[in-house]
Amino acid sequence: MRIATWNINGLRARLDFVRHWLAARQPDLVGLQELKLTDEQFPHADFEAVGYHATVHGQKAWNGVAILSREAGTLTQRGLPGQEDFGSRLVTAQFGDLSFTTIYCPNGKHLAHDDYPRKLDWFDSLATFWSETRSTEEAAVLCGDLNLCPAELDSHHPPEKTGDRIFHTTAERARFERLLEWGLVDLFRHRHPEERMYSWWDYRGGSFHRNLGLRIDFLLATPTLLARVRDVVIDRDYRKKKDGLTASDHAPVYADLE
DNA sequence: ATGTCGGAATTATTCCGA
Repeated sequence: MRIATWNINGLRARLDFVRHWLAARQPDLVGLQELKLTDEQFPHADFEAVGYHATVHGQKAWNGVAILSREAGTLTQRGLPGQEDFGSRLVTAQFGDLSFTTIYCPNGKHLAHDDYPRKLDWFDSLATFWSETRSTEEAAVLCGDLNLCPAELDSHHPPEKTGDRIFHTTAERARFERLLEWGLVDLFRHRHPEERMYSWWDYRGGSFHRNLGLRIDFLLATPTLLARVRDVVIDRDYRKKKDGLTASDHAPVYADLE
C-alpha cells in the first residue's frame, strides 16, 4: 500500500498536474492540503474517472484538505475541534483498520504577527484532540503540511540564524516533539536519519534550482505501522513542471507499506 | 530584484497570502 501527503497549492490550478502524478505513482491513499475551493467546487468526477474517491473538507479560496482513496472511506472528523475559525485544516477518514488524518497547519506568518501564537495554540489543540481520539496501539497516520522544520537538517537556513525565525523556533519544535512523544514516528526521518532533503521550495528567486528548501511535509504514523514501512520518498521530480503544467511549491511525500 | 504563484475583488489591475 502506498500512502502520501501533498500540499498542492490550489486544486483548480493543479488538477491536471495531480492527475499526472496519480497516474505515475499509483498511490492508494493521499492527503491533500491547500485545496483553495469549497466542498461544492471539488471535482469529484475528475477523480472518479481515474479511480479515486475523495473525502473533502473545503472552504472558499483558502486552506482546505481532502483524502483521495482507491476505496471509499468513512468520514470520521471534519475540522479541528475548537479551532474551526482558523480555517478548514483537518479531515479524518477510516479505511478498514487504518485511521488516516491529513492536516494543513497554520503558517504563523512571522513572530510578531497575531497568527504566530494562534499557530502554537492550534498545535496544542491538535495534540489534545489526537491523544483523546487515537491509541498508540492502532494503525493511524497523521500527515500533512506542518509549516515547521523540526531540526537543523530540515532547513537550508544555517542554525545560527534560525533562533527567531518562524518555522524554526523552540516553541514550534516543542509542538512537533509532543506528537513524537505521544508515539508518532516521522517516517521519512526514521527511514533516512541523516539525509538532508526538503519538501518545499519557494517559487521565488530560483529556490528550487538552488535547493534552498525546507522539510515541512510529513507522514507521521503509529508504531504498529513501522514494521510495514518499506520505503519513504520525497518525490522531488514532481516539484518540476510536467508537460508544461506548473508544479505546486511542495513536492509529494509517499511511503510504501507492506 | 521584495525575483513567483493562486485566488479575490473586480473586470486588467491591484492586493493578499504563502
